[in-house]
Order: sequence, then structure tokens, then C-alpha cells
Amino acid sequence: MSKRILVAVAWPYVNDEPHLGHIAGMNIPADIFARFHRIIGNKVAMVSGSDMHGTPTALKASDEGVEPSEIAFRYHKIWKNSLEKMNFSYDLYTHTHTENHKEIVTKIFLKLKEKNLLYEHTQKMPYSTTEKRFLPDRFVEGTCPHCSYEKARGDQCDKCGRTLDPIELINIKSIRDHSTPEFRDTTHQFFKLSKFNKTLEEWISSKKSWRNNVKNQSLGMLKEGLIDRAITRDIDWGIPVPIENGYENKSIYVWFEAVIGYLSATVEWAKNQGDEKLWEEFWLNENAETYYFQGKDNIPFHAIIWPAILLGYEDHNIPTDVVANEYLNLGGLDFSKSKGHAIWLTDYLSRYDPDPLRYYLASIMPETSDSEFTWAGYLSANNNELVATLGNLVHRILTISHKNFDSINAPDKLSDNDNVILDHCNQTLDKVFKSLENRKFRQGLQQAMNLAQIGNRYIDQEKPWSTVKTNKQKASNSLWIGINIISTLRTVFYPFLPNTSDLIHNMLNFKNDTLSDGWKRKELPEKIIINPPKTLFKKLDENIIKEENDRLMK
RNA sequence: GGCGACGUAGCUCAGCGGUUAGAGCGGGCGCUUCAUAAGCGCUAGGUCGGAGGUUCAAGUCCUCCCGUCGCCA
Repeated sequence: MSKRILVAVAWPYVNDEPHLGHIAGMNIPADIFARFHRIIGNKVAMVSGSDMHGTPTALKASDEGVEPSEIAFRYHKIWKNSLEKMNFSYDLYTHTHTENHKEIVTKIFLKLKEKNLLYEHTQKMPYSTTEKRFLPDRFVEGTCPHCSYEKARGDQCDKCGRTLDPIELINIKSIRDHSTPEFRDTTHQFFKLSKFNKTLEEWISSKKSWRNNVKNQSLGMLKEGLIDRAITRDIDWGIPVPIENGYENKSIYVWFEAVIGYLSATVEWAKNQGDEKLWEEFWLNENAETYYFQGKDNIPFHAIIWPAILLGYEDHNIPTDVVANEYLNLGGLDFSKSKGHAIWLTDYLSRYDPDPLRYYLASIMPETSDSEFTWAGYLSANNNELVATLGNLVHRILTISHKNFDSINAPDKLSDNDNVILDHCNQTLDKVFKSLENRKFRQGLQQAMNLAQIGNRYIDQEKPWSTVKTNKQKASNSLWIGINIISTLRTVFYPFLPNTSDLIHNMLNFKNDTLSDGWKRKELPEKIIINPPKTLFKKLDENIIKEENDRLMK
């Protein structure tokens, strides 16, 4: 039975380019998951987009003296482009500055208001008399009351790490013109998060398969008790507040609005498909499953706030799972020097291929703890695992086949050893299936790679390059089994390395594509004509480690 | 400061109450030569961050401490 699977990927702030940390934590696992569900026959909607209205975007615009929209669209384009080049299979990658998103946010806001889940509350906020506007937390700085650090921001002190309220800052200044703001009353809409405490607690407690980090952090917060939060703020870059009086210069706070993007993007996608109701299959059909991929900093938004909004909005599916990864750090460098440096995706793609990165990042995915990207590790994964184990297995089998046979024909009978190998193929399909279904990506990848090792061992035992001289039939049979292995590798690697799977598919002269063959050991044609084999991966020179590290240090 | 995750072989990580703590990579030894000098086999003596405790039995549970990261006040 075909299921509906929503793959929801966190919405990046568009104040900078995507770097490896971003994609290792959210895009890579989400894409593997989406491709996996498509190939096993489920209907998938994988959606995300750029969070255009974030404070960092407004801040960067202010730094550069341009409109926030200019920054937002500039980086949105870069993000969209890079994600495509990595072959992430988004059904839609949109952004939050669309009319569609605005409509849906407005609708939800009004519904919550109507249900009495919003209320008005007045608080004191810093107001710039020179600019005649309220200043967001990050637009002010002053001396930290705890550690006396002089450049503490309105929301947090970078020195001692404490979060702050702007009113606590000593000698507060606007970072825009260094004027001293005064504190004025401002009125905002608050969301009654606290009302959902019990429901959320029961819901999350019932989740058996959620990762520890997500479950425990959320339950911890719920135990402490949720606090109602303002969902409007004094900033004009954002979605207007649909209230008549007093909210003209305010916007809906991004934390409330951006998560609604999951729903609005699905609606937009449905419209693009020419089937306006299509989104309902994912959001209103209670058998649909919805999975959210993001970094560990985003857990409360996906496990608590978004579900609360959905519960308030009624009838829409709340997350089946919130898959939060830890962080990918940049390793292999002097820590103090590497701080603040990053490997940008566009830069990576200007020199290297997507699949090796997809492979390496999946193999070190920060599933349970922070992990480290090193260029040495990247090179090693590429040369020792992709080139030597997987690529070489495919290449050696196809080369022997192509050189010695016009076609490889299905054997009349199989040896015991052959059957053992075919059984390994089936088992690998099962194992990887279970791993990916349970969002254990590293494990799934290892299991897939293990089949390549089994293949190499088999070929070593069978020695078809030698038996072809004495017993051509036996050599052909061994190669036929070998092609079964390759064909299975094509399938199990498809979620991880889609390009590679396509290459293998074509070299084997198969019809259609890997995806349409589905998640099973393919019934091979009676006669397989092998195309001249090409190498799947490029071996990289050791020098790139130094080159890339030097580049990072610039 | 509170909450949460993590701290296991040189490196990257599995294991999370029960025989002599595992894998991949690197290193060492041997075999092979079809293949992008690729493959295969064998090999690695790590007080499982530290200190207590529970238990017949603890990386595996509890307490405290240290370190890293995240969230919140």
C-alpha cells in the first residue's frame, strides 16, 4: 500500500550561503529519506524554502545599507541553485515571501485569534528616537549585567553566554547609530502556548522511536512548563499582522511564521501540480506520515511550537517524527584558526562532484553527536571506499564481462555459493530498508557498502579472469552473479548516491531508471549486453588536503 | 544558572546490564594481479572522561565532578 510521506526540511535563514554544516544536518538526511520512500513506492512531498524574514537577514541588510528583500532574494537564489546541484530532490523549494505563504499565515493567525488562543500584552522595548522605531534585540548592545562584557547584545551575551532582555543591558546603545534608545511600551499578540502543555507532553511521551535528543529536550521543556510567546514584533520586514488598529508597523514574528512554511509550501506545490487539493493528502489524511529534518538548535520549534500551532489550527497532521541532527564541525585545523571558517557549498561544487560529498557527509552524519568534517576524511572516503571498494568492484566486473563476452546470459543453474550471494543481496535490501525506515542513515550506508565488500570477496574467490580461459561457462555465471550484486548496489545506493546509481543503470543497459525498478533485486534480462565501463568516481590526489586546508585559512 | 545530548582503539564511530569491549580507515604481515597500484585474508592489547554507588554481574543503571555542543531563563 502506497503511503503519503511529507519530508519537511528546515528553512534556512538567507543571510549567507549554504555550507557543509547545513546540508549534513538537514538536506542530506531528508533527501536520502525522500528518495528512499519514493523508490519503495510511497508518494512523497519534499518541501522547504528560504526563511526570508529572519532577523539575521534584516541585520545584514542594515549592515550593507540595502533593503532586506535584496539580501533575502540574493541568498535565496544561491541556496536554491546549490541545493539543485547537489541533486536534492525537493518537490518544491520556495521561500516565505510569497503571496501564498502570506495568505496561509494570515488564515492561521486569524483562526487562532478567533479561537481565543491569542491575546494582547504590552511590554517595554528599546525605541530609537533617532530612527523613530523599536529596535529588535539584536539591534542593541550594551554592557552585560552578569560579566560586564561591553558588547553584549539584546538577546544574549556572547562572552558569558547568558541570554538577556534588552532592559537588563547597562549603557544600552543602538548598533545602527550608537544612539541611546529609550524604553517605550509596545503591544503585541501572544500565543497561548501554555495551553498545549499537557497535550504535547502526552503526545511526545507516546513517541517510542524519536531520538533521545529530541524527546528528552522537549519533555524537559514541557516539564518546566511552556511560556506564552509574542508572535508579533516591531519590524516592518515580514508578514503584516492582520489586525486593524495599532499593528501597522509590526510584523508577525518569524518563529511563528516560518514553520507555517511547511504547510504553505505543500499547498504551493499542489497548485503547481495542477491539483489544488493534493496537499490535503499529506496534511488532512491522518494516515499520512510527516517527518521534519533539522539541526539540534531547532528542536523546540518543530517538536513543540509547530505542533502547538497545528493543534490550535485543528485537523492538520502533527509530526510523525522530528529528526534532529547534531552539528557538523570543521575539523583537522587549529581550532582557534578554523573558528568562523566554513566550507561553502558553491565553492565545493566548483571543484568536486556531489556524490562523494553526499557519501562522506552521510557516513559521518551527526546523528547522535557532533561530528567533524576533515578534508583528509573526505579524501579517504572517496579514495578508499568509493573508488576502491564500490567503484572498483563495478569496474572490474564490467571490464571482465565486456572484454570477454558479447553478452552475459542467465545461468542454467546456480552453485551454492551463488545462491548465498544472491541471498546477501536480498538481505542487504532488507537491512538498508529497515535502517532508512528508522532514520538510521549511517547504518544504512554501511550496510550498503558492506555488499560491495561481499562482492569483492566473491569475485576474488571465483576468479572469473582466470576461469574464463578454462571454463567459460563458469566465468559467465560468476559475472552474472556479479552483475546481480552491482544491480543491487545500484538500488541500495540510490537514496544516497543518485548520480552513481544512474551511471550503473546505464552501463548495465537497463531500461527506464533505477527509481522505477523499485526496491528489490531486479529480475535481470536473459541476456545482458555490457556497455564499455566507465569509472564511477575520480580518485583524488592527496595534495587536495593541504590545498583545501590552506584555502580555509585564508 | 536550569534542561538536554555527547565524551569508547591513532582517526571516525557501533555497542547502552551478562561469555575474553566491536566495525571502518590508517599502521603491520601475507596472498592475488581481472580492475582507477584497485581486491582478499590475518593482525591492532583501548584502566570504555574522572570519582563514588547499586547489582551475582556496569562503557551499559544511580549520584557527583570535569569537558564539548545545543536549548531556555
